[in-house]
Order: sequence, then structure tokens, then C-alpha cells
Amino acid sequence: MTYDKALSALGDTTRRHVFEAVARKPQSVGQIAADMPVSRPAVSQHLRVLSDAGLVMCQAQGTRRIYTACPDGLDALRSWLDRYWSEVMSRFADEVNSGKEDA
Amino acid sequence: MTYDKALSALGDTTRRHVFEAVARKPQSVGQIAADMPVSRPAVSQHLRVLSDAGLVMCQAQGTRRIYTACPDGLDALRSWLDRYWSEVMSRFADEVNSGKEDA
DNA sequence: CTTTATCGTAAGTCATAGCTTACGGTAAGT
DNA sequence: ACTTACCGTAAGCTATGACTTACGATAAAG
Repeated sequence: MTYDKALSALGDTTRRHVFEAVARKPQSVGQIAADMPVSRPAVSQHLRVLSDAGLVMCQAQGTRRIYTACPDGLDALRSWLDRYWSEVMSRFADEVNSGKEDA
Repeated sequence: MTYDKALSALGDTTRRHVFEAVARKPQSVGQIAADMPVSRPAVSQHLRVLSDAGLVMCQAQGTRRIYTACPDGLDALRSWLDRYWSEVMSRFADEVNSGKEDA
């Protein structure tokens, strides 16, 4: 049950941008912050939240920390989405069918 | 490009609960609020946000408004997830492989 | 050993947004 | 027509959280 953390983490726009940047290419904190309109500590705090949500992980390289996207969070997110996807889609199909039958 | 609205909308916990309740079963505003620890107007406001994100839609029935989950928002969410899913997974597989080769 | 680069954390500020109460508006029931 | 049920919106309050600056810690470089 970690999809709630993942969704809460990705709910913030700038934090989602941080994740997307890391997902596209593993980067150090400084590199991420350089491409963003917020300070480096802000990026660090966002990475902390993303890490707690299982969306990123880091690996020390000298004094730098290379952050990489982690499948765990996306995995939880996907299973959550699939569940409601099928539920909503089947109901939506039924609605359309009954609507046609009523007409 | 409406996945950002969907993610922002589902980022809040109680709002996600509202969506999940609607997704499980189409309900009126009063019914949803009855099963939640917040007031009815609060639920209305959440439904407003969910509607703007394409996650729910409503259909008047007398003085009641029956809210139903809408595929649009989930669709946008799914395509966003798929994109980063494949990207992250392939990179993750490469990391594991290179790690094994190094050992 | 000193200096430099990179980063996480703490403290404090401030805006956002979620919640409540109050109100008005529509549709059904009597 | 009057009352009741159900709902959306406005106004206001408050707490959460996102951001910044300042500091301390670690590792490489010289």
C-alpha cells in the first residue's frame, strides 16, 4: 500500500518535474537544480520525498549523489491504476450499452 | 496534456478517497459525504477539482447529482505512466546487467 | 593540511489550499 | 403555494507544506 505515497509525491508539480528529470536521465542534485527554478536544497527535499515513496534511489559517487528512478513506486502506481481502470471501464461500457438500449 | 491535473487532483488523500468511492460505485454528493470525515461542501469542492481533471462526471437526477468516474483522466494518467514506466524499466535493466558484468 | 566542491538538514517565512459555516437556488413532495 | 431535500458557491480561517538562507559534514583536490 505505497501508491498513496507515490500519488502524494507526484501531486506537486515541481516535484513531479524533478522525478521526470531523473527518470529521463540519472543526475546529481546539482545538475537537477541547475535546470529548475528552485534552489538546490529544495530539490534535495523533493528527492527525499520521492525516495520515501520508492520513486527514486541514489548512489554515492564521490561527494556527489546520483539519483535514479526506481521501479518500485511506478509499480505500486501501476497496480493501483489498473485496478480502477478496469473497474471504471467496465462500468462505463455498461452505461453506454444501457443508454443505447434505452434509446 | 492533462495528466498533470489528474496527478495534482489525486495527490490529496481525501480527494483520492472521494474518487475511489465514486469509481467503486456512482453516488450522489450526500452519499459520498456520509462515508467521509469531511463536510458535504468539502466533497463538492473535491468533486469540482476531479471533474476539471477529467476524472469524474455528473448527471443530474432530480435534485440529486450522481457522480461517476470518467475514463478520460485515467487515460491520461495511464499514458503518462506507460511512458516513464518503459523508460525507467529499460534503464533499470541496463543497470542490473552492467552490474553483473562488472562483477 | 588546507581548500574546494557537493550535498543533507535545521530554522524560519509565507503562500497555498483544504475545511467549515452561511447562503442561495432548483426540483420534488404535500 | 409552501415546505423539504439536495446541492453549488462565497467568504473566511487555519494548517500544511514548499521555498529560502544558513550551517555542518564528507570527500576529492591542491
